Amino acid sequence: MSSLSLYDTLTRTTTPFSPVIAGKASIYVCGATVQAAPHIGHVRSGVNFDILRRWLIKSGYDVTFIRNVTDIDDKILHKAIHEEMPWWALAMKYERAFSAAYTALNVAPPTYEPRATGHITQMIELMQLLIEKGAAYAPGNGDVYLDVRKLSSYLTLSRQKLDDLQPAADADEVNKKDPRDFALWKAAKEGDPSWPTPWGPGRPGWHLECSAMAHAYLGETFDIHGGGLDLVFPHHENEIAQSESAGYGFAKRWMHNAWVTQSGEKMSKSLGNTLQVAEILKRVRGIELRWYLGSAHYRSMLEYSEAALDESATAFRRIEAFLHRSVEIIGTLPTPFISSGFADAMNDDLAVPTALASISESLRTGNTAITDGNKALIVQSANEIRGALEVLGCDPFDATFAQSGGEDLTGALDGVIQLALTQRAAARERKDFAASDQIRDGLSALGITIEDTAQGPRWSISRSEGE
RNA sequence: GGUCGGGUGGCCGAGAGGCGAGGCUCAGGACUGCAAAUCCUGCUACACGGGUUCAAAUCCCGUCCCGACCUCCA
Repeated sequence: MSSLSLYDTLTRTTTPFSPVIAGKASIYVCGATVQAAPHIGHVRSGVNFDILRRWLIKSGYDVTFIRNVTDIDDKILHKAIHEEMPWWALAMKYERAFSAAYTALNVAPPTYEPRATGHITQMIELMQLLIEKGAAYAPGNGDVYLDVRKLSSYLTLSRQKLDDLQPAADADEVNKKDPRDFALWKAAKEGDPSWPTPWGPGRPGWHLECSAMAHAYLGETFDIHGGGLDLVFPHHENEIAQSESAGYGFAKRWMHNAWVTQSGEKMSKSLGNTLQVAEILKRVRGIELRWYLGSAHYRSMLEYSEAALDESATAFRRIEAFLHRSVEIIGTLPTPFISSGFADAMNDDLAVPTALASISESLRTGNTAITDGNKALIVQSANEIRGALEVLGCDPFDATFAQSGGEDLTGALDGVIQLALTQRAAARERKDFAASDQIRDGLSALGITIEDTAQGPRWSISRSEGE
């Protein structure tokens, strides 16, 4: 079997994955700033890195996966005033909305999910270290800044030159040594929450938390740091600046997922073109949305449209239908198996679209095997497909997606439908097709689809638009 | 101004010097009493202009267009 290679934003190349500690993989992914309900761009990131995590686990790695929650920042404070609730209540409200979205999409909970406000101590320790090393300074106004000119590796991730950067419009020329120095810590303002520090009360700057928490949970050096493409600058550059100035090895590899776009433009709150997960889930099921978001390569823009989403859901339902049919024929759930075609694709920087082609092959083989009554081949195809879907987080037999509480009802319903089907079979037997079609149409009107297969008629509950 | 991605068939979406990715839609066929499902066949594309090469969607030069980042962003 091939071995895993992954793209690295820092070197812009795809290289073999070799972890810091053999057999283990440590990952830190920047999670959400919980200041609004999640849109599908947010969860795309969640899905992409969940697929990475699942593939690493399937490949035998012991994975530690950290995804943080930024629960204190300017936007949260502003939003809290607007929504007339305490900032911490607002943060919790949206943190729960994100958790619900992740759950609906079968994004596994991180090994640890640290909140920024829970790690103020680690942030203060990191700032002290940075000041001791001469990398940061506290000008006395309560702020703490990082001295970016001291660090030669600054901006290597985004490949920019310090002097080419446009200085921030609101740069503090009085206290900062250089307008491009960024705040590790912000002095308390009237009415804002604050925590005591040796430099006065204040609250963390955005970047500090990730350096502090990555260090707290993963140590000085870890394997992969991930996040959305828009975090490359400034967030990840600043994380590198903080962590390397502290003497940490920090992330060995950087991975960034691309956008979900609409009309070619990035989905973002400021553009007002966001599609909330909760809204999309009224149109398709969570497993279908996940299939859609996961089906494009993680480094490619995904141009959202309802048509594309529907198309994707249609394709997924075909695969799902085959698995259900195979279970009806074989009598047991498929045993997940990873085909070499699927593995080769995934090992090539998670080439999911190519991996999907291998699923299509198995699907065709499997459907043909059903027609031919070749049980061994049905089993093999179903096993391969389930193995692939499991890695993609779209296994219809996964407990997350299983229909709950329907067992008894389905059994009863099956009895009733079988009665009707017996009548229909009798009508067909005597060539009374008007009567048999009446039964089929009647069931169809109730949302029950009848298909006459080689193994006899089968029924399923049909899904209609907007269900 | 600086940095970085893109432009592929009706649509979505891979690939990155030679071997028609795949899916969806549509059309035709097989199967079926008819459907549905399934399978088969068809629709053969790489923004434009040059160049390199035996061979270019892929490499080089130029042009056009779209998008992202440059201190809120997944």
